[in-house]
Amino acid sequence: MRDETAAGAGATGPADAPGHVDLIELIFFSYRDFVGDADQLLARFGFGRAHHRVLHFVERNPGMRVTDLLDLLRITKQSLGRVLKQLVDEGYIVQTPGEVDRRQRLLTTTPRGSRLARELIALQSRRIDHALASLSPAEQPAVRRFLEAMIGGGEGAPPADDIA
Amino acid sequence: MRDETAAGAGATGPADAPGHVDLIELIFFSYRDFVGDADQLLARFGFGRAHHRVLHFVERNPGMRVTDLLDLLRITKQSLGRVLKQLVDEGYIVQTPGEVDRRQRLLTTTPRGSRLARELIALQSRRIDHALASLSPAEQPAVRRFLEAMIGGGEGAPPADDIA
DNA sequence: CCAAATAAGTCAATATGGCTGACATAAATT
DNA sequence: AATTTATGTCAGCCATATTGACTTATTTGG
Repeated sequence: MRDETAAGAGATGPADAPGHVDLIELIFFSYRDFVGDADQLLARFGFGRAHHRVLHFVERNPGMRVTDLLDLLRITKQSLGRVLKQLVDEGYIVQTPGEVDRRQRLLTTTPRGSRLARELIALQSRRIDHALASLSPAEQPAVRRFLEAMIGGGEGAPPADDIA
Repeated sequence: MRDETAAGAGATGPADAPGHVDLIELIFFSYRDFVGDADQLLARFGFGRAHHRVLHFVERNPGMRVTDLLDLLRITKQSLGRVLKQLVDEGYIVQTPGEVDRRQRLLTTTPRGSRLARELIALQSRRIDHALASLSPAEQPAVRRFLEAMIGGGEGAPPADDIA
């Protein structure tokens, strides 16, 4: 891989690293490349990361309510509105009134939307596959457990009303 | 932890997940919470993520050139200029002319800048510590190897001129 | 020595994706 | 009937990224 952490000419060299500086940087670079894959594909459709998130979670939770999507993404309805409208206008997502509660506009991907969502999943899965391949089968479950444990209330984050 | 992936009422339930959909979502949520820690601290100083990155890498590579920072962050100098100027104006970073090449403005953190940078590292390290604690000592190195393997040329990404 | 390349900075305009505040409408609930 | 909920929308602001053009120093190469 690239030596992303290298300094330029005059560098004294990285100061002695306390804590997990190395992992912090690896997380930064790996996330950048991870989302970069999707960014490139999305750009061909005139979409950005915001569209990606909406499309992804609607694909994963067919029939979900707008409110649920807002809670999941933790953005405002104004922010969601812009990208959701585009996805609906361009035929990637449909909104159908709730049968029981007709105020709701339940969200579902169209075949076109589902196809793009699945392409994005496949693209990012390839990178994950590649990375998992550098681990022994016994080590692979550790990645999932690490990521799960990275989620949730740090001291700063409020306990966060459960979503489900 | 929170059940972030849950859909709302009407959901049929997640469609059968091909690839690593679950890991894709875990990466999304874990990164969000990971950077969220820093965001909260930075907000108290009137800084954002862009400032964080600059401060961090200058702290890690004292005396680095502006060009090196641009290559590392992969942003334009216009984007860098704005946040760098703020960090310099507010006494977090100093620029000193290169002794050999006086066109250069070598970047170094001030004591104040270094302190903030180290606080951010400590904050994020705590979350990482917590997450690593859910793994056996034998499993922990797997995380680093996974992250390293996640970096670099996916099919889309150009080979990227080495930096060091 | 002079021309060209390099390091850095700046101005102006544009795009994306967040945000707040204020309202509007329809439908459900009390 | 009054209130609450689900959704949408208008208007404006902020942070961060972009491109393109241009300036100023300074170094380097012919």
